[in-house]
Amino acid sequence: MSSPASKESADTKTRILDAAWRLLEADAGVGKGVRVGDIAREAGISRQAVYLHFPTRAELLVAATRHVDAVKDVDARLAGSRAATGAEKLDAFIEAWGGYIPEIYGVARALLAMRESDEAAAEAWRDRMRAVMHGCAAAVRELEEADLLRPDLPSDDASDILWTLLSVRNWEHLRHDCGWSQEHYIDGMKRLARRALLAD
Amino acid sequence: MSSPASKESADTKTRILDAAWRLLEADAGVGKGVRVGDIAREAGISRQAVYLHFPTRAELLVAATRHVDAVKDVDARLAGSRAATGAEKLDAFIEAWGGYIPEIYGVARALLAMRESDEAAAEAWRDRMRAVMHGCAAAVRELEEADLLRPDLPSDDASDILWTLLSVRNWEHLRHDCGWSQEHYIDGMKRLARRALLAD
DNA sequence: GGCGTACTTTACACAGTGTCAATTGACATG
DNA sequence: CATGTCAATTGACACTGTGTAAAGTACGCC
Repeated sequence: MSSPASKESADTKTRILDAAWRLLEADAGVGKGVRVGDIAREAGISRQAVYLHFPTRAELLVAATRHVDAVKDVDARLAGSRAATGAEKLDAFIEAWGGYIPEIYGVARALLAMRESDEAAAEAWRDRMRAVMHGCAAAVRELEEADLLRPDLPSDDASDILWTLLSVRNWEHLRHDCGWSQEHYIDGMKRLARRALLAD
Repeated sequence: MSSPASKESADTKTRILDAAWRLLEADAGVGKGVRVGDIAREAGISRQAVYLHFPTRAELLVAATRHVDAVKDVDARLAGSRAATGAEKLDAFIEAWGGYIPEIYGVARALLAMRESDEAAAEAWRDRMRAVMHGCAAAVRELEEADLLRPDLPSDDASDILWTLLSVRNWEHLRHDCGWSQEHYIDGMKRLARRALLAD
């Protein structure tokens, strides 16, 4: 905002985040690991300069995640499913979130890996997932109010199940290990969720 | 086999694997990471001695996984579900595998993490998962032959879905992030799988 | 001119993995 | 008893990657 020209070189901080994003995205398949030095080189600055902007690698990755979320605007996209009602809301939510996963997969993967060892990364991930959880809970509440939810399924369990089904890990597994296409994933997940949650 | 007394100290190799197992199990919640030196100390030998038996940390962990599998005898337990037929087979399989996950979780978690960077670990995991995949496919085939499978669900998709539902990551998510008990997990998973796969 | 800010270069501490070489102790076999 | 061998030990070291620290450079601005 306060920066003067921003003709070609954006804020250095932003350049670093974009560089990290690019590398993480490219690395998504190859688990070779993105180093701080790699990010610096990609951003066209020295490794040390990175540390002028981010205290640790973990915090850089967390910031990169937030950056991607901001640019891609998850919230707006998830909010898009708000309008729908009843079973359509479930479909809309799955479409919104399921369509979003591939766009953040690179960064998400890095955060997921980092989470094992770094508490800040773990918290950032939990925070990010909380948003999805709320979306799931909202969709389930909608079903419940429309009396569409299976009567023998407590709504807490229903939210948990939906949340689980829609995990990034499940997307990864179906897309990569089972060889499903993105369309197949969305379609299969919609059917699966309906079967899992809706009364007959 | 050829060792003489084996009075109190087993084969050093085995002692190392047991030590790794113990530490991995203990670490399962705390993602602090188990180092080669830790394993050596736990086994009561020097760090270098570990390298006399295993070329790298990754191969040690892979061997530890196989060791646990051998001791706990997964195959026998999964085979236990072979006897059942129809929908009971599905339940039996979920009970067998779902009950097995907590016993191997520590080691599995380490392998899962290692997989990101080490190809040997990745392959070991794929190999391990292939067994589960076959179990899923067998259960689905059983359902298909008993005409219990949903008619609109291709059996390949059915196997993939069951395989996905029963992933270690989903167990982890439901147990840890959603706070489900092991019983709740088994029970919920059985219902979920039936809803997902069986015709009405 | 003088000042501050952003960045650079170089150097280094630290942790963890993996390698190497010299040494010890036990034990078997001539 | 001497010898060889095997398992393990000790200590040193190379390498990689993270993070810290310090001194120097370039640029805009008052």
